[in-house]
Amino acid sequence: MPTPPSPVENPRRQQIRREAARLFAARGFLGVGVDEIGRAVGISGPGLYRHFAGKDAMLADLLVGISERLLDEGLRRVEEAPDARTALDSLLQGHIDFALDESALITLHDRELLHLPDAERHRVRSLQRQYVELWVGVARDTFPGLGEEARPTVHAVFGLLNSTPHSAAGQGARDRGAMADLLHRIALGAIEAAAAPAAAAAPAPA
Amino acid sequence: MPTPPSPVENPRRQQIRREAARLFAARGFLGVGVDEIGRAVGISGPGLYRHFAGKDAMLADLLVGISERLLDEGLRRVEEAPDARTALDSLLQGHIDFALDESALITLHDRELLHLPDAERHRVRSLQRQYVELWVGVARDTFPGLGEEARPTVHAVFGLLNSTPHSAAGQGARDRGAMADLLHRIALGAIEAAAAPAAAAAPAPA
DNA sequence: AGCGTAAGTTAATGAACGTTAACTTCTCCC
DNA sequence: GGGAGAAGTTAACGTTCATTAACTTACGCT
Repeated sequence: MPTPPSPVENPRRQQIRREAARLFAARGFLGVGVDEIGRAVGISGPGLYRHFAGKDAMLADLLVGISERLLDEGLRRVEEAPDARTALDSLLQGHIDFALDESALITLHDRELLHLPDAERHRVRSLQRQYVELWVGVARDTFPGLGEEARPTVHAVFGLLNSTPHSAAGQGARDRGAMADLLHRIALGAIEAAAAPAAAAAPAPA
Repeated sequence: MPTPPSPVENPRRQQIRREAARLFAARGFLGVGVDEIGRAVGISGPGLYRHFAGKDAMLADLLVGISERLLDEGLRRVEEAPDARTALDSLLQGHIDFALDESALITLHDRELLHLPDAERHRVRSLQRQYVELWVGVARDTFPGLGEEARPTVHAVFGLLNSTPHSAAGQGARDRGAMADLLHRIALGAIEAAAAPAAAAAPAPA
């Protein structure tokens, strides 16, 4: 048994996770060798096998972890919100924080899914589906005008928010707050526009 | 000289492009072998080298082609539009058509850039930058309220539109028109929301 | 003191893969 | 009809890479 699930949660495992996420995001899962991951954490190639069953297992650990974190926190936020509109704002804030603070993981989340072994890929897909359905429900409760279009709209909002790693790659963390506000505003505008009847973009709706 | 640039434009080259794009989008550039691409077009592995200088050259051809098509058509659309608002609508429609009709290429466009050789990668990046700047200019002319936030907003809109391959993977081409309308509406709402002062999402702005 | 285990090391293995070489076939052209 | 070149073929080459084997080191525990 070369891969103990770690009794308390090994700090070396955490370190490997972090560096592997960074490298996978930068050059892709297949573009990174185990020797390189080992070098990034100060040990050499095959030493990683004391902590993970294989390269696949590292990716699986990362992707399952992201999906679980997103869903768990999403469920918690919706549960704690007094009404649908507040829940939507909270979901937005949580996802935006995640996209800004863990951009490597967000990048992997929809980019490397196809390199997972079947079992883990299905698990991640299931978690992602549940997360989408959570958003769809809250979005429909907030904007009853959304019908069948709620699901594609939610997908589009994810695409919008998850594109942050590409666009925010340049600037430092100075205007993080401004970026978060902007994303929140844009995403909400997108959902509202989806819910509104197909009117022109004129200013005065009433 | 194993790679003639093709006098009139070889149909076999087109076929290779199409199948390579499909396979790269499905399993990633590094996840597809040349034998597999060959099999998809009915010849075997090394036979591809009569049409492309190598696997890198296939990817480069695809990505440069997409970037040039997007920029060229964007420039044409802006030139032909009578005003900024019309130009923005036309840009949106063009990009949405592209995302819906060539989803494999859109997927590759921002997913496999890092696997290009340096020269081609810089060329593609330059074309992408010009395309972004084209949008930024039109968006600013349409909504003067957009200041420094125009560029991140445009990036976010691209993320939104380019996520279509993920969300529209399931349904058939029946409701293509509805999807195009929805995306147009959502994207416009996103840009308007970015341009509006940071007010709440209440219905009556005036 | 001494054993067991966790955590490394380097060397070897075996498969996959991009590319090249050498050779064949077909077609067009004069 | 015969040569040239385009478009294939299979076989071979060299590299890269994930994984395993065999071995070492350090530490905790009784």
